[in-house]
Amino acid sequence: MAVPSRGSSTATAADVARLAGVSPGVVSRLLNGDETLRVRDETKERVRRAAMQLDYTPNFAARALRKAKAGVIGLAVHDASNPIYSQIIAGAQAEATRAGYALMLADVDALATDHALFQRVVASGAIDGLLLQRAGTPADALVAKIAAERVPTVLLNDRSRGPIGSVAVDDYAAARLGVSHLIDLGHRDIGLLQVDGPRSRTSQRRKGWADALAAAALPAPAARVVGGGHTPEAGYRGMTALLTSSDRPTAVFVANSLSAVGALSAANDLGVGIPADLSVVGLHDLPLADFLHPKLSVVRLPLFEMGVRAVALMLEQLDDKPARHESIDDPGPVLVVRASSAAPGTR
Amino acid sequence: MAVPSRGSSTATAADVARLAGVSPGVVSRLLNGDETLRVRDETKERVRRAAMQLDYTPNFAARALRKAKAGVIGLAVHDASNPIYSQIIAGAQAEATRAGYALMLADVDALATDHALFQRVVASGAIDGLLLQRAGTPADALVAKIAAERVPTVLLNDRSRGPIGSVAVDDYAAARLGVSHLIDLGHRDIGLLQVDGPRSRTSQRRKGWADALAAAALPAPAARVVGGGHTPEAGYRGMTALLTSSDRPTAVFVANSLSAVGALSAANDLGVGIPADLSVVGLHDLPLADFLHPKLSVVRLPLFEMGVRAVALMLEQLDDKPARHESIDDPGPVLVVRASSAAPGTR
DNA sequence: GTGAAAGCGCTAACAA
DNA sequence: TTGTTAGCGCTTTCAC
Repeated sequence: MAVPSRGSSTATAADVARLAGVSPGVVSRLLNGDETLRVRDETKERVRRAAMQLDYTPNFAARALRKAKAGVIGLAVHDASNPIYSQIIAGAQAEATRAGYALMLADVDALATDHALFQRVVASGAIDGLLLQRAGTPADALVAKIAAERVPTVLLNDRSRGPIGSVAVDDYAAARLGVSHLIDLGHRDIGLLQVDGPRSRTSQRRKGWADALAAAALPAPAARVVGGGHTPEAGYRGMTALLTSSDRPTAVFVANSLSAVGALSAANDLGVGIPADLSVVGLHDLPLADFLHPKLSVVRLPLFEMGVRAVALMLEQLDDKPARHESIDDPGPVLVVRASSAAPGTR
Repeated sequence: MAVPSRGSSTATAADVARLAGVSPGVVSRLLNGDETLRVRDETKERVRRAAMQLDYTPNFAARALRKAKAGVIGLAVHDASNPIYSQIIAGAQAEATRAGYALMLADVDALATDHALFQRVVASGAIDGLLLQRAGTPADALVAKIAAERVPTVLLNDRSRGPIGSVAVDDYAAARLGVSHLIDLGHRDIGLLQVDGPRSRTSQRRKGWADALAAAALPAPAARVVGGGHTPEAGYRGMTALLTSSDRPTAVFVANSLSAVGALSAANDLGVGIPADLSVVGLHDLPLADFLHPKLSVVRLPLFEMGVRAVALMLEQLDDKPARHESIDDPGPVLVVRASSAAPGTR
């Protein structure tokens, strides 16, 4: 059982040149589509055929060295298994591929902890730019800062307006849409289960909640806001706290997809009927939302598109354009009504 | 608002050499820990300090060119957002980082479709080896074949025994464990919701199911096996089919995590009480399993570890050792009993 | 103990 | 219209 004969001595540009009877320079310029190159069609054809015949592929390292560009974009996340991140990653992947770039995966925490790793990945020229999904830890604030000193950097899902580029979705509009839906259903007492900590995303979402309420001349008491984190566990705890208090709201907007799953679970465990006793709307759609019990109503935000736009922003910066901040609102937030939201008291 | 001064003219080995008053060769050998190098401690120290002072990091491309090795392992998956794959990816990521390699992400379908992309990623020397998570499509059989001709390749979660290296978990033992658990609970009529198609994983799981039944002198009728795919949708359909047939089993082993979620959902929608009317055990643990309704009992397999071992196998091959097939059974399958499995008829 | 030089494969500038 | 050359930054062999 022979191992496939690898090392079939990859052909170089010089080989192609030799076979075609031209010089390496011509091969390079031709295959890279140099417009200023004037060659006979006949020669052109000869070179193309030679390249084809030898199955020529330019050597990655040589080209990267020469052009001082790797053609690789780094993508650093905390938790690649978070389904929300996954959608962003998929978008980034698609756009990077389209633009001829490859995507290199890195773990933010490892990057922050391991200096040698950081150097190898960020400072060695292995990547031309870095896409960074921060989670709000001190570690990634540091990584962002240091990385931006070395390579173009774009912050994912982040509305900070510093010198580092960023791309965000419209959290405010999303929260407002979700809460308005609940109001339209007839709810008057609507809680907010929010991610804790002083993040701009959090405050946007809270503002959306409050403004939707205000627009309907409803109060938005601070007591109706509880911490729900960004994990199912935290959502479970937050919802439990909310539901075991003496008076409970008739509906809750959960400002995070994973914690919405936990929230649902808590309500189930406490015997609180959804949507009969409590309506729940989550932020961000989940692949599994349609298979939860009950099926979770959500506000969907263009996460894939955000990955795409992040890479687009990166390409701009790689083209020496200045860093920008982009808020994606073309595909705006869309309400996906499933079974977890209904008029108060519906069977 | 000044843009961080990038292009701080990264230092080269020559710069370090100049500052330390030695030649570039010494810098290289010293920093790479060449044992055969004999230098005065004093010189050694001088070079180290110079490197530190200039914040020297070896240029990635130059090194890759010279050594004909990129220090990068490619990872091709169909769907990075599948939580099962995510765990494997996390393991691969961790081990690759540990070994000083970076991970490059690719989409199998894009690789199969776009020849130029394939060349750029696999044939250009951008990656030293490829980890491939196949899904059983014709596309990825092709990718595996062509890729293996160019770079060391390891198949993830695959028990094929051809010339290409592979790593697998013990699907047989897992299925057997899950079904035995159900038997221990008192079930006598246990269905199998399996991934369709002629995959070795599928047949292993089916065999585990059948053998567990046989060991308890129970029949394993083919009519009790239904297709459940590997998506929540497919699981939903499969479970619906199973439950709407005239006589239904009292328990089901679902041989895929995502389809188990759909299966649960179908049972809920049909008003079939779990575990009262039906016990369900899934294969592979999910981050969300503990928050489903009811909480899903599963057999957990060492997925993270599989990612780790896949990279380890790759490292062997990169070290010119022959390709191997590894079945991970050190952390064996473990039963995680939650709320979806109980004795038949329990409240 | 350390320096010098060659060369990995490519591209860009300059010759011819 | 095409060839030649220089050099990207590194490692490695050989010379001193």
